[in-house]
Amino acid sequence: MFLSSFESSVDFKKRVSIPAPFRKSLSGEDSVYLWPSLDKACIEGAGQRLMEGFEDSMADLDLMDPRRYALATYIMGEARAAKFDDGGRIVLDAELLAKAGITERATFVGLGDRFQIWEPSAFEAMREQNRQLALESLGLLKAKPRRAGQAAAE
Amino acid sequence: MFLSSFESSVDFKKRVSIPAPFRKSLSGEDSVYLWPSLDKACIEGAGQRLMEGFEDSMADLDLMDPRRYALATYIMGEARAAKFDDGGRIVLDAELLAKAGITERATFVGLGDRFQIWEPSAFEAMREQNRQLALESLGLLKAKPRRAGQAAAE
DNA sequence: TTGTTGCCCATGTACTCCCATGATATCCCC
DNA sequence: GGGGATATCATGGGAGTACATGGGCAACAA
Repeated sequence: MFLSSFESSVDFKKRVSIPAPFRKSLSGEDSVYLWPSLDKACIEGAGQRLMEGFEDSMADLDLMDPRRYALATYIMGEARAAKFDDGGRIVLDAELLAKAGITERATFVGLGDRFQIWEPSAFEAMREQNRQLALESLGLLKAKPRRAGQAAAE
Repeated sequence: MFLSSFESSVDFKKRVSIPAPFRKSLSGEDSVYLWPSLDKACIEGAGQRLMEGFEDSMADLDLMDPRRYALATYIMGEARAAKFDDGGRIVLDAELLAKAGITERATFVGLGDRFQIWEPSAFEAMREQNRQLALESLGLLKAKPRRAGQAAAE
């Protein structure tokens, strides 16, 4: 599970350190999948598991379904695997950097099953925009019943 | 279940002892999840169970639901797992401390499924503000029918 | 050549883990 | 009930290690 946020620097070789806790969430994988977000100005990333989940979801759609082709084009077609160097860094290619507007520094944001990479000030702006909505949505969390098999009290 | 309040000190390394009763409520877990409160000037904390409940609640929402993204950003993006040292302490990072205004001492407040960490005088102020509301709300407790299968006493 | 890409080593800092101490509470035996 | 031994707990400090980051060098492409 990808948790919390980290800021790190992008060097002149376009290398960036994937935060150590994120690398640990990838449990042993030596690379990470990256793709430009479809609806936001950021890069998204995840491990093999989520990628395979996407693949399976697409397989459920009819071969001739144009939505399947659209998804395949924008997910599979845009995604790339980036391998870690021995310091836990990856290289972000120019296209990804440009789409997210990242130059010198990058903010990594954990979202549970995936993470995002933002230009730091763009991230702050997006976050401020979402603050009110998050507050209003808190009730959705509390409404969740306890999962089956668990006792009612500690 | 997290019950009652405790005050402890924050040392120069930003370490703080999690009250022993709270650690016992975490039954064996070697770390605790912390995040800044969305609507109050304090830190909130809980065990793995609540965090997984959040995850499940979010998974129930549509992938494209903006509320899902807002929650993920503010819960997953802000939460961090803090590991206990062998004395039962954790390190509070500078950002959490700043948001709660905590410097030298911290008040832990049990809230059942989670707990909060306050700057002691801020906690007292909040408490005083809520005193009247709590008084007025006492009737809600008495109006509640006893749950089936529970003994009459305790 | 010039620029790019992958792989390696170097370094300082910050953090994690470990041990030590004193205070308080608990228990048991007398 | 008194007194001492033991356990639990909060807190202080130190040393090793993991981490982020910078730079070098060779292989390869343009």
